[in-house]
Amino acid sequence: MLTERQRMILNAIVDDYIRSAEPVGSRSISKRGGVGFSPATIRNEMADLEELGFLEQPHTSAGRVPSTKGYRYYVDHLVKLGEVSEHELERIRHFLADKMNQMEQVIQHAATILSNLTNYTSIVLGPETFNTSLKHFQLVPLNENTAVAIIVTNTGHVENRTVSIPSGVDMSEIEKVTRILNEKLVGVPFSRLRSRLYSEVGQELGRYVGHYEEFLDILGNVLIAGEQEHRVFVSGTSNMLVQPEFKDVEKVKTLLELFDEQPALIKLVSATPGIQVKIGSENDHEAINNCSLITATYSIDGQSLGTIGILGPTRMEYGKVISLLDVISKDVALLYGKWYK
Amino acid sequence: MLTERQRMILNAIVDDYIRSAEPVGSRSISKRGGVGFSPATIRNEMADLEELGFLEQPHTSAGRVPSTKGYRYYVDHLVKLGEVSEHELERIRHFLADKMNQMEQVIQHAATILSNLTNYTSIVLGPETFNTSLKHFQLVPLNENTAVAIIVTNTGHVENRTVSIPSGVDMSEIEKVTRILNEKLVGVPFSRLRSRLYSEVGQELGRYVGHYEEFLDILGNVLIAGEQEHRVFVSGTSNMLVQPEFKDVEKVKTLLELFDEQPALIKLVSATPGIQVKIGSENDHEAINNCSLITATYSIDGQSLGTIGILGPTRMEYGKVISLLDVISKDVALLYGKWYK
DNA sequence: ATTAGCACTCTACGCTAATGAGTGCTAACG
DNA sequence: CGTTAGCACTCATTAGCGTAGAGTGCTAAT
Repeated sequence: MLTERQRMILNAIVDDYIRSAEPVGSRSISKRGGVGFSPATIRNEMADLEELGFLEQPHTSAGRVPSTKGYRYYVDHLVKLGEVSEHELERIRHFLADKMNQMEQVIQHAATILSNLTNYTSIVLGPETFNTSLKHFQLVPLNENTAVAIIVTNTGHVENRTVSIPSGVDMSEIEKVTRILNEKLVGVPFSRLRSRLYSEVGQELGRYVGHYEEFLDILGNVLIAGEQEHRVFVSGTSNMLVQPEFKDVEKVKTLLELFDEQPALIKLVSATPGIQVKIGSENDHEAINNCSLITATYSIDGQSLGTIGILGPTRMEYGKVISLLDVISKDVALLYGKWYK
Repeated sequence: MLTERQRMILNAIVDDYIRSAEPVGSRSISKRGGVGFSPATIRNEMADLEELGFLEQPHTSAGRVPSTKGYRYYVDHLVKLGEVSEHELERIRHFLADKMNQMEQVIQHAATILSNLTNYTSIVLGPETFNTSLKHFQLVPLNENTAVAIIVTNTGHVENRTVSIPSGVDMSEIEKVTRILNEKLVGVPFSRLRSRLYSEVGQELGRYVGHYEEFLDILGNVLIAGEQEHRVFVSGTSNMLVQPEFKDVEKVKTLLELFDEQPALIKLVSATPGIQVKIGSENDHEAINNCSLITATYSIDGQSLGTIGILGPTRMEYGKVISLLDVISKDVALLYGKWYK
């Protein structure tokens, strides 16, 4: 579809624009090493590329800027993946290895290091409990009418809820409930937990415990909640602001509003397996229509756990970010794997 | 120190400036209802107030702006606490009551509602485990060499850590450890937990379990970690940006950098009992030298649990915010109290 | 003690002209 | 026929300049 020279020119324009954030003119392309053509020739090609939709002109007498389609072609066919330097690798490993004793910490640290290394904003989605199974259940009474319900998944994730105890239930009954639930439900995937609870556990519970219907409802809610819990972390928000495309406070504002809305964020970065690049208007959310979002899922045993994403201006260092994400998502998966196995 | 008229004028200027964000001139004060003086008289008083350090002039021919000292006087002597309207009260109660089954959720919701009601940014510090005691300890093995250690405090707060199990320790030993720790340590305040662990628990553990020294170290770390965990939530970041003082992206950036740094944030809002107002340069952190921070602690039984803070421009609606904070901190405390008791 | 009047100061805003980067087109070139 | 030099043209950006307006400080009158 594109001639070799057109590809070369498109590549040069995107590279240049990524560096400079300024519309690139024919002259600067021509002066590059390895380009044996005069500005006039480049201009002709640029006019063609614009007609094909790969480039855009902010106004008549400005240079060209890549369009979404242009970036897309660049990402799909032209981009050279960056090498992750020894130094960077070491920083990643060091940072991820340091006193990691809580699931959430890993993913938070990953977010931090990513935003530091790239100078973009990182959005990470904590481990999903979807597709995981129950490892342990515990009810800890705090006083006569309140208890903490704790759920541990087979991936080591812990969820907890405060629940009220139906009046008239005593300590020994709570212990019985705990025991029965562990006997009947450990190892059951969360997706099937609820039906199991009402079918098998229900009767059993009724045999030993009064008020068991109320109890059942409470437990049902707890388990469901455990299933759907998501944790999003955003890191390096301020990095966005050094980009010239955000010199306008209005743009910053819409972006921050997005960051404040967890559900929207979650939807944005929700898992599509592997590494995904969404460029500019390809993004669903209007606030990031001049941003690009690169996401990578991390998984163990082919079971996708969560997502790591980098948000930057469309004019983003795709090669570098993609290779970095690749490394980190694998490292995170490895780390989880170590615990889990 | 100030004459009645000076107080009245200072009050008027601060009120006006809070509304308009623009230097206020003598004329506009004079035209107010209830002020029976001409602009010239006001001007004379304003000159005096400036000399005394309560007002400042951005440039020679502009109106006056309150200085930090001016705001301080306003807050200490002049401000009228706002009434919290029925409608607002209802929103608060509604929002806080809605499906609150996790400690962190309450405080997060409180942050959200606060930033919504005030249009400023809220910073809240989750319940401290300081001063609380151990309610329950649990070790859940995930596989041969990993387990999740779970700590529940008497306030219903749950902490968890992944720990590695020394090799050669089997299931029954883990159960023993769990049992012993619960027997010996439940009810002990976190501050004394560590010494207790090494003194009493150590020997007991040695009697039943091999590798008990390794175990002891691991448990020690877990308990300490539980003691110091802090959770900060920032909500309504974007609200800051509507304020004209943040039309400059640079200022926004320093602010966001602060928000990204949890330790600095924690230090900033850390508990001083009651309601505190820190105005402009009174704040330690440079990034918020033209901001005011109002904090309130929430506590049960006189035991301070955490902090709720509102950050806004120095030109902040002090009266409204203070009364709102008062209401919410009490509501949150009430909510915690309900569970706890 | 208060106020009207007035000269003075400084910012904000709009206008114009100059600058310069970059284009598109045409005609010449190999 | 592809490539390139030359040139007129476009348009954003910037600096310079003058005016309008808001507000002050001072003085003299009430």
